[in-house]
Amino acid sequence: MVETRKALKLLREQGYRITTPRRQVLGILAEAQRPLSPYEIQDMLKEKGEYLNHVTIYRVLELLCSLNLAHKVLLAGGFVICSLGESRGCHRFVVCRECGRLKEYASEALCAEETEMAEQLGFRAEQHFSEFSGVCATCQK
Amino acid sequence: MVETRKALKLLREQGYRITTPRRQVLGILAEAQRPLSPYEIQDMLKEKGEYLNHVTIYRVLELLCSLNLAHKVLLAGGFVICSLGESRGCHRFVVCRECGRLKEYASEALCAEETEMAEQLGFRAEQHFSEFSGVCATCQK
DNA sequence: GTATTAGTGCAATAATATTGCATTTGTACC
DNA sequence: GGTACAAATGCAATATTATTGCACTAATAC
Repeated sequence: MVETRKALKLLREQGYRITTPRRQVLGILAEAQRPLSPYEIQDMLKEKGEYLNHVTIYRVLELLCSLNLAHKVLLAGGFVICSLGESRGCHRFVVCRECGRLKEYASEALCAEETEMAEQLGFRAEQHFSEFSGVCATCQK
Repeated sequence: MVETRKALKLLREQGYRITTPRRQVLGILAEAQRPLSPYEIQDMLKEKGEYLNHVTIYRVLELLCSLNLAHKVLLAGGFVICSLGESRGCHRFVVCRECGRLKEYASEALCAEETEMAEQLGFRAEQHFSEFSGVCATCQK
């Protein structure tokens, strides 16, 4: 998972402003060990005595996803922060069915194979991701 | 993509009833060349002069997904019918960003690699899927 | 054909997402 | 540090998507 600082740096480099809401959302996502929905993010901020309109949260998440700094996880119905290394548009996750915790991993080999497959099917490849549902080590006990 | 008949057969084998709504939803999904949301399915049925309550559609889709006969595509926000061959819980799609059309493909190699990766991370593997966003041959022109 | 119960429809409600516009705030520049 | 400008946020309204409990219907086994 990426450091908030690095994400903010990337925002600036892309010409986006560093605003309080963006700091807050990144902060919450960075703390969480699991995918969070926009309203969950709002709730977690409330616990800290902070407030953000949900519309703002949606817009921040949209921006972060477009920059590959965050990703929406289908299996979990929430958003996670992504590691900068994979910011080229390739994200791979294993999600625990029980507790929702997830791990991101990378694989050049898988990425290359999938891209080749897409091209064979006539597609000009852009982004891809993979999700794996299972039960994590902790929950197996 | 799977034939409706085969899907119905599998339903029966699993002890589920063959009902009109299930036939209808499977029929619509089989016709469509792209992912459909529950309400889109409802609209397409209306065009045929048929009616299904959206709750029913949600429940049918939930069942189909649990049996790996359908899958929810994150990139497209809709459901597609899946080929029976991959009914073990491994689904791979390429989705066109422009027109929404998608292709399902299979790869034993990718499947094995991903499973191994999940196990290395301490997960007992269950289901997985991969989505690839790109631009299809038709839309590239 | 009839009984049983899975499955559906309905109504109400909850949760999630989007839009336009007024207001605020971050940044560049002085 | 102050100011101008545009980007970003908040608000209100609304749209879309999803869920629940319960009464009713219809698929299957016999």
